[in-house]
Amino acid sequence: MAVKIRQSKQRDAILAILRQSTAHPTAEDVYKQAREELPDISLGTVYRNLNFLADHNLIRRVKTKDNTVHFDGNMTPHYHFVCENCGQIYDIFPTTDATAKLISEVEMTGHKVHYSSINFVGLCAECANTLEVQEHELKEH
Amino acid sequence: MAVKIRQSKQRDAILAILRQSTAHPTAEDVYKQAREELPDISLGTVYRNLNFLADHNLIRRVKTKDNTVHFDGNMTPHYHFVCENCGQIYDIFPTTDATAKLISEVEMTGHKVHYSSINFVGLCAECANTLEVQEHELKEH
DNA sequence: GTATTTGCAAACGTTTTGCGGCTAC
DNA sequence: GTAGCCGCAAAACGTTTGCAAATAC
Repeated sequence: MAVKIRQSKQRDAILAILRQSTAHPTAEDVYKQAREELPDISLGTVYRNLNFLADHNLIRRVKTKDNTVHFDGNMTPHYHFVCENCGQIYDIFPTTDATAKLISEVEMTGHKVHYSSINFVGLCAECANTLEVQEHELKEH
Repeated sequence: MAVKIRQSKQRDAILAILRQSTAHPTAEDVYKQAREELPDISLGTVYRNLNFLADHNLIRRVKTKDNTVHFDGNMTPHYHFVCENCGQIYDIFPTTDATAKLISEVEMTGHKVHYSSINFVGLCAECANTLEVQEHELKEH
């Protein structure tokens, strides 16, 4: 028998937080924000709902170098760029069909791709600028 | 002053295990295998060396849906395909320049890409076959 | 000789879980 | 009324760390 899915203000609030944010919060971040609206919500509930939503493809899990999971409420296809210096996660939206080509490459092997997780790590535009300036200042001495 | 890197039989053994394997073991897996050769090796040492090797770009970290880190001793560029059914991690070796295109797409935004981590999730060829057979058997009743 | 690495065990932070009560439907 | 969800607290999990002894060079 199929499991019935029921609505709850906690789950609605968590989904709304993720839909409104582009910051890729962790479970703890979501918990803090949810408590502003629902002061009695528990961390366990936040975890349960984040897992529930991710398993039902309503949000995405994003893993970074540090060993914690971040969440993303934006379900349009995109990649993530993680800055090695500041740790920020940027959304990158495809402008070509490069991903489709990649997937057809993978499916040549007989595997069936359900979804892809494409991450880039490096130095973000902002940090690259800052570090350049610092290097320049060092050379002056 | 640069930190001197010293050899140890533990580190050599761990690197050898990863070089010889295509199974993308976890730290625990490496620990079990290393103990066959070095019964007194400790889990802490395994973690320390896996992190050391990954930070020195001698092995790769691979993140999957489950909350543990897997390691990969194959440093030639490739993607990973994770089967949702059996959990196995497959290596996929590029046959086109799709990745380069993807990276140039990302770098259009001003970010500098140091490396990429491209993962696909779905049903592997073997599991797809097995499940098809099972569905067929169900229909017969 | 000394700086790095080790084994051990305790500690850490994140995530999951068992429970009894609450709530949506 | 009942299955699903909640808050709470304890437990489990993977991983890191402090220490004194061992080791590489």
